[in-house]
Amino acid sequence: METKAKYNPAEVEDKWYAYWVKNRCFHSEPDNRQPYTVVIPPPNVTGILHMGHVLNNTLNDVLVRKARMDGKNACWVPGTDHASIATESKVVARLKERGISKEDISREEFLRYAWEWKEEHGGIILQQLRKLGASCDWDRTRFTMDPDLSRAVINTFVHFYKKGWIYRGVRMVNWDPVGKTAVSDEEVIHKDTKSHFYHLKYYVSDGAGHPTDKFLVIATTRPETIMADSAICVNPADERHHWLRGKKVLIPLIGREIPVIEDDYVEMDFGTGCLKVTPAHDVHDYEIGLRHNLPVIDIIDDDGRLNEKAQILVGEDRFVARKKIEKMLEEAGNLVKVEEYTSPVGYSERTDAVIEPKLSAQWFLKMGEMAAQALDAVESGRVKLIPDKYRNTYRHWMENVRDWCISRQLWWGQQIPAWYLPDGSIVVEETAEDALRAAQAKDPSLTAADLRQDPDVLDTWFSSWLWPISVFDPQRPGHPEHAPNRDLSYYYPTNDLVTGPDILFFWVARMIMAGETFMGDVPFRNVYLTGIVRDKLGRKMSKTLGNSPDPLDLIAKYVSDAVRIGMLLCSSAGNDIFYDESQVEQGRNFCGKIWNSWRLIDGWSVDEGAAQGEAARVAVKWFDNLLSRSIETVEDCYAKFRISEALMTIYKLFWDDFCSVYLELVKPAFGRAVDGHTYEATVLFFEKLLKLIHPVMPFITEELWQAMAPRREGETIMYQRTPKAGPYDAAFLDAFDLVREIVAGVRGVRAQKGIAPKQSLPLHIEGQLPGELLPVLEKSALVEVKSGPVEGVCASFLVGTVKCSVPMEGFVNVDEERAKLQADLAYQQKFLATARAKLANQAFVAHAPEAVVAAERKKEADALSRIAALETALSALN
RNA sequence: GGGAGUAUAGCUCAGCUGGUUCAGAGCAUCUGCCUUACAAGCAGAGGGUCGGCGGUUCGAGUCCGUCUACUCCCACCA
Repeated sequence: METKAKYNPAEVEDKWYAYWVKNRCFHSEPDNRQPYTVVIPPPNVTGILHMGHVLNNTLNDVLVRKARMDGKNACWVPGTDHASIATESKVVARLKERGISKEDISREEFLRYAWEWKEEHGGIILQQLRKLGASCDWDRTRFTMDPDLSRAVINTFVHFYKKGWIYRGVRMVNWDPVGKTAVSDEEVIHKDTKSHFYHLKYYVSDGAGHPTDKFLVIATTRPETIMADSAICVNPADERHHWLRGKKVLIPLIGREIPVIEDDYVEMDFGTGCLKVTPAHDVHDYEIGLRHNLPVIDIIDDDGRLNEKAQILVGEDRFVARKKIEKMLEEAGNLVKVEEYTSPVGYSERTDAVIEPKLSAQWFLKMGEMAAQALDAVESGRVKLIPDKYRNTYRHWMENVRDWCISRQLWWGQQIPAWYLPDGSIVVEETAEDALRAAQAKDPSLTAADLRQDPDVLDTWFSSWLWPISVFDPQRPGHPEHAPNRDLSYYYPTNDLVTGPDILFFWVARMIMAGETFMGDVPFRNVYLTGIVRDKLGRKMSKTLGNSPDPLDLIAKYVSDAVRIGMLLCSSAGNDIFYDESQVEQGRNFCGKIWNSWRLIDGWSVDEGAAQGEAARVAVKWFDNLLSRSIETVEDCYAKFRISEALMTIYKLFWDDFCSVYLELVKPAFGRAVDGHTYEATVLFFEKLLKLIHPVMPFITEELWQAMAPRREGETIMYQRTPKAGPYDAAFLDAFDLVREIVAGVRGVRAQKGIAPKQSLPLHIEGQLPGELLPVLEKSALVEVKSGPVEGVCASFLVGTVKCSVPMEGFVNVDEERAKLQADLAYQQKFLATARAKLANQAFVAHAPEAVVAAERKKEADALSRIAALETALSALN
């Protein structure tokens, strides 16, 4: 069969992916082999593939394919995440386009729309992963809101509730006015934001609600919240404000009277030393309010607008209100000055809205015990973080973690299984029926209509933290008494997790908690944390910046294999990745090289009976040795998760050693046939190389492996074994490298002296070189090797301890040659002087290891002999 | 404000226990080649005070201190 001149990736990729799927090559069932398990970090169900996914899933796929070829039972579970807040806001936006507001429809109707949306867009990203070659076990595809996975989440909630770890509490939470839900502390991103620092006069009251001419000045960044003030607070040690003790002041514009109180929290030298206390809209103020029993006046609604309690600017958005009230305060004479001010402001991770601290009733999960366990898992090394610099960050977080706010005021997600009874008490059960039964145990007269389920849903991470367990056995979470099913006991714990460091706490830490709690074991052994993909300017790739290429465009333009290579080439673990299209180009070029090298081999005519030439025989021996050594290196790289280094090793082996050196050596002369021995060896090498690179380049390797020989239906390179490293002769490999250097040296001489590359030359060699390598040298350098020195004019160069000389009679003029030899001599003398100076240093000789001193002595001796040789050559010229 | 990380060739990065393949790789650049697998290629070449300063040592990309720059994490001085 003749390989086509051009590689046609589009055809090849679709063909082989369909073939793999059809033959269920990705599917895994428990058996008596050792499992290798990974679960995908589930992408948002409505998301689309971006470069971060490409990086992640390429690494994952390489590990999985490698394990599969190592003979392990490899299982990569794919799936998607319901991403409650992100998906819900997309659905809300879509409804809005149709003129429907979420408020106008029932929960059931809304969820119907949401599921519709999910059916339409869900899975797009999984289709895209196929383009990338991801070898996921699609039969196991899971969604965090699959009925049984949702059930697992509910059961988990009930489990923790009954254990006393889940409680309902009124807390200051991070309110997202766009998503209209509370978000956890981890979902708040603080960004330095330019704002203004308003200095406002508060007049002291005369006791009857009228202003006196005395006043104090407070500084605030949020003048729109003054209507919610409950007090003015000063530091008790601050003598400047002692005159205010026991006084009341009036809130500007609305004239409400509030007391002046004292609390150590207030910094005397910040602002004016007077703090307006607004318990409803600031975490610290809330705490001060608790200490001093201050009323909480909430003037901001869920959507970030001022409500009637504000009395003025009712219905205005908080930022509009800020602008308007500035003017009002100025007109009223309360505005002293406005300063430019930069302060950290919290933004919602999902919607980018400015977080509003808001007091509300939420559900919390106690973290203490689980955090301690999860910390220990990493500290003890049961879970290894790669790179381990993340251990510090991880420890710090685990030691300072606060209880987890797990309720979200959304509809898309698992609804909290808590039912309120008419008397205000709560029952928490796995189902409505159980809840009713529990309620009736308290009061037999109750009916289902008397129970009202908590409208909130659970944080998405409260379902994804179960992922490594629930994808295998959804019965298990929340029910530690259930024996794990066959899948779970076989596949758990998984081996490696590849994910970004940005979700180390959101997800990784919590999976460890869930694993320890429900399985008594960590969910994975190694966590490989990738970098964040950035563009050439160092900016994070993001949709909003528009600096992220569409991976599918890249795949279409180059090749899937090339995109994978481009990603891997620059991905050292833990460092950010500066993506550049030229790396993908490099990958594409490599595909072309591999393709063409097979075209060469495929095009040879073979003469089975012909004797193997000496050069070919040695070349085969050499590449066989080299292959073994390289495989050893590659295995070592994989073991250390140095994937890009493993790739580079194979890349150079394939391109430089196999193509540039080996094939050139064994290539038959034009019109001649290759002998059978060499041909077989070459084909075997090529196949081994394909297997080695297959985890990185699945498509082209399958195409060529199938083209190499007739294969049975269903056979695939995916299930071939990784080539094993045999013993190798390191000295022989070194000697061969020496020959390569000599070849380069001869080329240098040809170039320098203007001798045609095809003109055969005599080459005199002095020094040790294994005799079997001489034919290789003769063939590659096109020389005729002779031993011993040259009489007369010659061009010489030194490779290691081997001196090579090419007679130059008729090629060069003597003056030039003399000048060159003299320059060489000067250099060698300098070299000698350096070595001697070092040896003259008493301290060096006394302290340095024996071997080092010996090396220095050898340098000295070598230099001396070279100098002698150069002097001989010089005198021969004269 | 607290903590962590990074800094090596134009770019992306290796460099493990200080000395021996310690100054490396790939890409890019330059020069010469359309040589019958491959110009997406082949054969060569140039390029770095290992961020600055100081210290330890006989000897420092490598260890210590310090400064600078960038990145990340944590923290809402209103």
